[in-house]
Amino acid sequence: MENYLPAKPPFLLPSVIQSHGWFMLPPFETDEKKEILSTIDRLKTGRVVEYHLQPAENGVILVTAGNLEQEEYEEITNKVKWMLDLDRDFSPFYQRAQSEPKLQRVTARAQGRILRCPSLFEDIVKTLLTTNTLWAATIRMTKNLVTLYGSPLADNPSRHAFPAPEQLAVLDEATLRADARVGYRAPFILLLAQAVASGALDLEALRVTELPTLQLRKQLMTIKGIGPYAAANLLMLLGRSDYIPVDSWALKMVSQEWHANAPITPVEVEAAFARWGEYKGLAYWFWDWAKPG
DNA sequence: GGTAGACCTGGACGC
DNA sequence: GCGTCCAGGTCTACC
Repeated sequence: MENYLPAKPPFLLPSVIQSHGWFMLPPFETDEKKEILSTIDRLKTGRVVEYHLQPAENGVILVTAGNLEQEEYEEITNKVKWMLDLDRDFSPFYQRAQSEPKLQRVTARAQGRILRCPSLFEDIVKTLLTTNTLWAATIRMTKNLVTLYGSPLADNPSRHAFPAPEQLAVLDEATLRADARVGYRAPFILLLAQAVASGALDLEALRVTELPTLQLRKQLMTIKGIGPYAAANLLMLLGRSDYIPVDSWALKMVSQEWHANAPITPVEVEAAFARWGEYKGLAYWFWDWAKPG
């Protein structure tokens, strides 16, 4: 089944896919040109499905297989709208970017949307797996979680969805460490999974909350393992770009751009983009950085 | 509020 | 092949 989902223009699916490294983390998959995105997802009914997103004029074509119930199809559609932020209007950002040479390309490339996972739980766990490690290890840890604990796809059991909170909540720390090789992150993942599975933590509420960004940041940082970098990363995914996810790469690039490669702190990174206000994170994210020296 | 050290893995490097 | 060093954010304890 194929269905066209419109987006608030301008919209280019490849720009969303390549907005950050999420497309490299399973169960996400892309074609060679990174123009088509696929994922495997466990729906509320328990059914595990694969769906594909193909580029279309100012929108995307959602491709599904099998006989889906109406509620299942609606769930997928709503998730795709969320993952690609189809309804969001980025024109205020583009207007401001016009006057900045380092952001000249954002409008033509329709940059601004940042690829999200089908669930905030998946986004948070993956963000946890990016902390204090190299990207190759993030990919490996994610693959381990998906392969070991995710529900298999019915017509191809070698492929899996991302594990649901309740699937991780029943594990123990030693198993997670030994099998998934997530190291000291194991208790953080378990605590999160247990909190979500038990209903103590309502992540869906965080998606739609009207809390001021500062309050939302504080709330995210109450999750064990989520510090300033991870909270800023999650805020970006939640559509709040008032903070910059300052990691070692950010420190390096900002230092190179404005501080002659001298050692700097996160304060200098935030200061470098302070004039962008609520678009600080977007300006940083899509900045046309000079190649690292 | 700021700082130091521990946490854990795997890649790079030297022997 | 083995041992050592290092990178990567967040935590807790301490000042």
